[in-house]
Amino acid sequence: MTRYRLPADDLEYAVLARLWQLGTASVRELHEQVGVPQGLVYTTTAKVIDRLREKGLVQRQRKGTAFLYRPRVAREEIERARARNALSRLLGSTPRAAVAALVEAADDLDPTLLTELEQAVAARRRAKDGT
Amino acid sequence: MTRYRLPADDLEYAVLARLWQLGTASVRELHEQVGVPQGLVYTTTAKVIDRLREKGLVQRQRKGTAFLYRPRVAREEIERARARNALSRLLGSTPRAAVAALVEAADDLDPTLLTELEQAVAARRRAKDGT
DNA sequence: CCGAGTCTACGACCGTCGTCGTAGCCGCGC
DNA sequence: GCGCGGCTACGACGACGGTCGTAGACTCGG
Repeated sequence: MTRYRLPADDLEYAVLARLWQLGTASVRELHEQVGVPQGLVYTTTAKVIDRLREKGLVQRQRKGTAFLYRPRVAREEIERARARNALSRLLGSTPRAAVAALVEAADDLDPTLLTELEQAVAARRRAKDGT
Repeated sequence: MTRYRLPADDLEYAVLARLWQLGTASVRELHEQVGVPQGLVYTTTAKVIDRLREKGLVQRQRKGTAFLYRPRVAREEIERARARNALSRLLGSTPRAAVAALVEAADDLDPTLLTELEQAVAARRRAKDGT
């Protein structure tokens, strides 16, 4: 029953995602990799990271004058929660239609996703059988 | 190139969804069906509907002292846009993982969704072949 | 013609997030 | 020893969305 709040969908999540990738990083690094490409200022990135900390999603540790940050929650866990959230929103009143729209969107975004989807479903099935 | 902004994910969308269902409705009706169950006050629902109007998602027509509202955009269109949005957010850096999380969430939310998904994918495939 | 009730219009508040600016702190190099 | 540059802390702002309150306008029964 870990206590944290999900990251906001855009910037916060992008930063967190990068941190998962890096494992450990300073504000500077994250800024260079995430903030700069988006034309953001250093303090913006710093603020975002700080909010991530307020939400209990990252922890930090002094390293000289600066801090080194690292994720406090597993990526899979957040990913799951996000997926669940997004999905339950989409589903709403008409699950079938929503699923169709989702598949269509997936195909639209990247046709190979259809296959990914199939495989993921199949994998999930197997996992359940095995259980 | 229709011009409108997507509805916010929660209340606004719920109201819009109801309106799609009803076809035409007054603020009162929508309030009774959507607002009241959530413990909202009449004016809250009214405000939401008004914002929907500002966003170009519904139109209205005088009916005595009140207004009758009706959707201005097809449900499918918004649904598609929403699905696309949600999906591209989820996908982010690691599509495979995201897809897996999505499938897992779906199964978790409602096991029959797995089948729905498969069928939707298959249907999509057929649609593409046909094209 | 008046009062009660119903609608709408409009503005207000608060929390969240993206976005900065500024100020203070601290160590390194000259 | 002092100033420059990097880092953090903190606060501010605007947009958005959920949530109301209030006030004005109009309708209808008596």
